[in-house]
Amino acid sequence: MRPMAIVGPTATGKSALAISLAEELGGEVINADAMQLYRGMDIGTAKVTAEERRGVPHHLLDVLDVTETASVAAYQRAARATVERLMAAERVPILVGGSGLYVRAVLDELDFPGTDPAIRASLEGELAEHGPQELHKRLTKLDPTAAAAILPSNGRRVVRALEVIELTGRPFSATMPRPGPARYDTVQIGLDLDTEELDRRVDLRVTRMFEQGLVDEVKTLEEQGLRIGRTASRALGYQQVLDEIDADHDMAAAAAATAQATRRFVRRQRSWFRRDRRIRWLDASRTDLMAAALA
RNA sequence: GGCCAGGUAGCUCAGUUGGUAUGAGCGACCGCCUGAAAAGCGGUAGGUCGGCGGUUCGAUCCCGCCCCUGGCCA
Repeated sequence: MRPMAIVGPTATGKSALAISLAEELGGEVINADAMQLYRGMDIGTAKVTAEERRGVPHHLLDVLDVTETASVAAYQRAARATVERLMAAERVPILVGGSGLYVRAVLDELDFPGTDPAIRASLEGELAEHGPQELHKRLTKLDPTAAAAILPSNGRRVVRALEVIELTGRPFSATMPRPGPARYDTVQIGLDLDTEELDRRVDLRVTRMFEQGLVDEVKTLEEQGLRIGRTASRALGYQQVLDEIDADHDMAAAAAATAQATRRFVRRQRSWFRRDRRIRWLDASRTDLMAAALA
């Protein structure tokens, strides 16, 4: 039983391909998209509808409340458990999503040192007060290797390094999880498109999202605490609508900003996935996509 | 038509008391990425300083004319 993974930038048709493959292979879909974890974030994350799923079971969709903070480690535990359960049941796990780190966390032997809310909060307080350079200086004393690898301007990573050091009593560079060997014998398919074509699709998709009621979806979620959600409030589209609610209510501007941010996101996704040589890339526009994916 | 303000990087704007623009933020391009990852961070490219003349050794900066934008007045 070999699991499959469908990865690549957003708006290339990963979800649809995964469903077709699941039907063909007797598989089930496991979401690997950080934002589709959230309940109620449907339009803006282009979550597949019940009809589109055509009866194929989907896992790890709608498992978080908008106020909860997503975390790779928690996702890793849940996703691996699902993969293993499916394999035991002779069902092909099909991991689908554009969150590169999430995919990697499931498929490779990656281990994350723990976390501690109190330590984290205290470090973040310092970060807010003194800025990243100060914390980076401390990291240089505690763990020169890690300090050299982390830019002084990257407050987030400096905080995490210091957190791990405090938590484990060991240098971050020593405990830093390295991508190990593959955990499962996974077939990884990457879907991509010509940049111009993809940018057009992104624009179209964003336009549709706003037509389909993204603004109302955001307002509903806002009442459910979207704004205090550390990760959910940052999702593409949601963030931009929230900003416009605070500004001029110019939703055409929010749509334009969303499309632009999504285009940049696509570039980042590519640069993440590109370096994994195990991925077999397919042009998403080819008509024999299914056959090619199965080949 | 008159008066005022303004025309500097793709966008919004700093700046240069005349001596090759340390320009900034955003965007674009490229990349990094290990418990927020649709997040976070970095690098690079990009300007005949609205146009034409004049003054000057030298003008984006001074002078003249013209064009464009915004505002006020008629």
